[in-house]
Amino acid sequence: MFFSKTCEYAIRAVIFIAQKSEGGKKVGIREVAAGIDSPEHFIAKILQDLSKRQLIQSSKGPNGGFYIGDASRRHTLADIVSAVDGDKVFKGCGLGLKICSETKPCPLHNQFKEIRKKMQVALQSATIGEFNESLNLGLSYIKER
Amino acid sequence: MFFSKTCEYAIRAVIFIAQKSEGGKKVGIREVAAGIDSPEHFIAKILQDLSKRQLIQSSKGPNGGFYIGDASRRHTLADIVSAVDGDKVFKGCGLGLKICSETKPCPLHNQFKEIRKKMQVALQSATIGEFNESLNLGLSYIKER
DNA sequence: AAAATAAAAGACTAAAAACTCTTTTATTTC
DNA sequence: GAAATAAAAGAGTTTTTAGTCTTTTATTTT
Repeated sequence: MFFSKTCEYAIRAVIFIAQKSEGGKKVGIREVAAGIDSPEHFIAKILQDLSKRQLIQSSKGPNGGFYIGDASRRHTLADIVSAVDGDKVFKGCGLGLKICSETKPCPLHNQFKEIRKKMQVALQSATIGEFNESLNLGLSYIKER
Repeated sequence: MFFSKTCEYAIRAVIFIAQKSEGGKKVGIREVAAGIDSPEHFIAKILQDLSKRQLIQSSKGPNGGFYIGDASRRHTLADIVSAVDGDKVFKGCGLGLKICSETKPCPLHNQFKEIRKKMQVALQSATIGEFNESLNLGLSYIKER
């Protein structure tokens, strides 16, 4: 709707991993998939990509898994979204016009400008690390049940 | 991004037809496709559907075509979007969670609530008819070139 | 009534997104 | 150094969305 399915899973996974790996622990792919209700092999692909892009970390072998180091913890969700879906949610025209600008705006240009701005603020205002706090306090959830 | 391609074309087409059919005239499918830069056969399908749903009108035969009557002119873009994409853009969770509510919110719930609200206001605040005025005044555009 | 016009309907194909399965590579533990 | 573990890589399949082509039906004009 706002994001691709891939991106939704990515966001949920990153928040999940950040929370689970707070004390330096690592999380296996199976645990991530179960923890965010996503298809296992699909989220594996997504995490591989995020790992390549240094947005999360991983290590192979026994006791290996995914984790998020201190540096990556300072990233925002906007970084994740940009990496997965590109910047269309921050920039693209709401009506899909290639040319849509201040000087040649679509009929919804001004309204969408505000919506995109709000989106950007929402995704940039808090770091990955900060999201954990609300999860830890039981103020928000990333799993259905 | 926010809407499906089908929905983007639908919105553009409805605005276009509303403008072109202001004086009781009708617009052929070819003119619509050219006017909003969309594939001809594809927009034909979309308009068929909108016509069935009474969001636009059509008539066959010579001098036939699509038009928007006075009653339909009072619809808003929200009606078009709901008809084509359903209400996910107004209701669904930003992270794709099936269960996401005030009592069990996702980490972005409150921010997205505002964004969806803004979206709804943007699409509901002006009727199809009202959009024409800004087009007629050259204040907005629905075509690239 | 025949010819012309234009949308409706139906049956497709193409491309993208979502998802799965198998094999390989790196790392650790015994 | 062999066995076990876990991610990386690669090569698929399935489903959905986007887009095309052909035939039919309704209406109008001559």
